Amino acid sequence: MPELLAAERRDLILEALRRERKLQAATLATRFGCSQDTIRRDLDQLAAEGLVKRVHGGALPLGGGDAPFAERRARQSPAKDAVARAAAALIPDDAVVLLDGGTTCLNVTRHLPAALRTTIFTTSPPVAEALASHPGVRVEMLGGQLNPRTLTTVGATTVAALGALRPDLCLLGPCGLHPEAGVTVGDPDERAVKAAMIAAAAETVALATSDKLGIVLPYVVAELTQLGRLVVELDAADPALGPYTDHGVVVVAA
Amino acid sequence: MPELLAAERRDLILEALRRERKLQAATLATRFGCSQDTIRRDLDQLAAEGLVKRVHGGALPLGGGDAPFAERRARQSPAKDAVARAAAALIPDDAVVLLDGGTTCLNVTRHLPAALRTTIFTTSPPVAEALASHPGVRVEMLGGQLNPRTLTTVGATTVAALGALRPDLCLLGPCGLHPEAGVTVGDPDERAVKAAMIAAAAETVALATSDKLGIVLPYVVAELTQLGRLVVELDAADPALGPYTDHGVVVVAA
DNA sequence: CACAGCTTTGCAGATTTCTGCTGGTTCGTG
DNA sequence: CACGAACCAGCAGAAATCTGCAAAGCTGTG
Repeated sequence: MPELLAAERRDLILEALRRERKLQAATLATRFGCSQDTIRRDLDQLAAEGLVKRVHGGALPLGGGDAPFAERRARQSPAKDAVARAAAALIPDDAVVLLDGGTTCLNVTRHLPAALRTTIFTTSPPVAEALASHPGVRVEMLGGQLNPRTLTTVGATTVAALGALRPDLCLLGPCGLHPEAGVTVGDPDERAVKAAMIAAAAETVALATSDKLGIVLPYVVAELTQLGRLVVELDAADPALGPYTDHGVVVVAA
Repeated sequence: MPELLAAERRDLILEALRRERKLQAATLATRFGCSQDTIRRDLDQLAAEGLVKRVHGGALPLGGGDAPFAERRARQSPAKDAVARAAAALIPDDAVVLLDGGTTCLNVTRHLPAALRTTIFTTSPPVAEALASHPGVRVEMLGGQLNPRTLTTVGATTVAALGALRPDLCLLGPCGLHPEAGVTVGDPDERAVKAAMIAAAAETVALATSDKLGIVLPYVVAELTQLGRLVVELDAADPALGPYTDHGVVVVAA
């Protein structure tokens, strides 16, 4: 076991926190083979830097348990709402559509025209639930293991089910978009599912607020050229969109 | 076993409050596997921080906002709640469990002990969503067409997925129970799925309030003899249960 | 090389926090 | 009014934390 530098250990602590969403001082001490005092001092320092939330017994991620908070905030964000509304208008009648998870896609369900008749496949239980009240939409839930963080199904089952589909359209939700790196996400399971969605669909439309542009996350889903359209709340002539139109992506201004 | 950090528990309480619009101290105690005093102190502290409104017996959200969905779910009868609580206690550690849809099964998710480690398959998006916040439960969503009335997946996809499973236990939700007619439901698609669930599971436990007893619906799911246990809110000696125990069903009084 | 200055780490003892329990009191309901 | 449930106060044990201190390692200087 190589000696751990202090800074290195703190990096590992942050990484573990991202992965496990909860850290106990005692657990970390045995894991790193040092005393609890050392861990405690690390956590204090990380808390002072504003990177973790220090609590009695260990540390928690900053956001704590406010996933619903984020959801509510999303509902109030005019940008996300505009993107969702514009994306909902892209769904044609009598189509078969893949709808991703995430707050933006959930908002899409609220903006669907009442007269719309279509079939929507989704990996997201909240999206499926929201669609159930729409009389003209046939909802198909894609099974698989539930990722508790994103509330979407992932894994081999989900990917296999997507392999048997050829939907007309895929509305892709939360992911980073970058001119060079392309479409990226922060979770390997999510990556596999989103890649399968894009591969299956005749056309893929990415839904993104402008803060997703220029973002690179660890797992690459697809090249930009695989995106047909991009819905953002910016004006279509916005210079920030140039690199994307250069790759052939059609920008839909929300 | 990831022991629950105090601050983490308070985060979860806040999250649960946002989702359920009402919290009972006793319920939370069983859910988190701690004493009611601990919960009470948590609620007191959260109230002192101005995050919840403390009331006799539990806590309420501050503004008293109303979500029709949550309201309907919160309007649960004591009988259904008792049945759900008793059913939750039947789930052993390290089991693979099928959990049906419906309000009673949804309530089961709220009564799962915090320390439970298990895998739960479900056809119900609301159930899957509710289980996502449980740290020890691996959630598997069974895909298929969504029945908008029951909010469960049905159809060939669902039945096929069930054919590849051999779960230890199946908790069966809403259906009519009759000594002669057996287990019945009102929808042919539901019938096929529930029959597949019973056929797959090593044991099936029916969850029912007493108003479901003696009810016959058009589609027959199974004979009474295929039920291992029946959870009802009646006393086990209640004469209304005689016809069921005669068929070998073990009655669990809630 | 010696040595002071600094950081990091571990340890010991005092202190605080958390938690469950007990016994008595209050609240809500029939 | 009676009863059970919920609440409160206080206590004790366990765990986590805080405080001070000393040992060990690294760094730069004379």
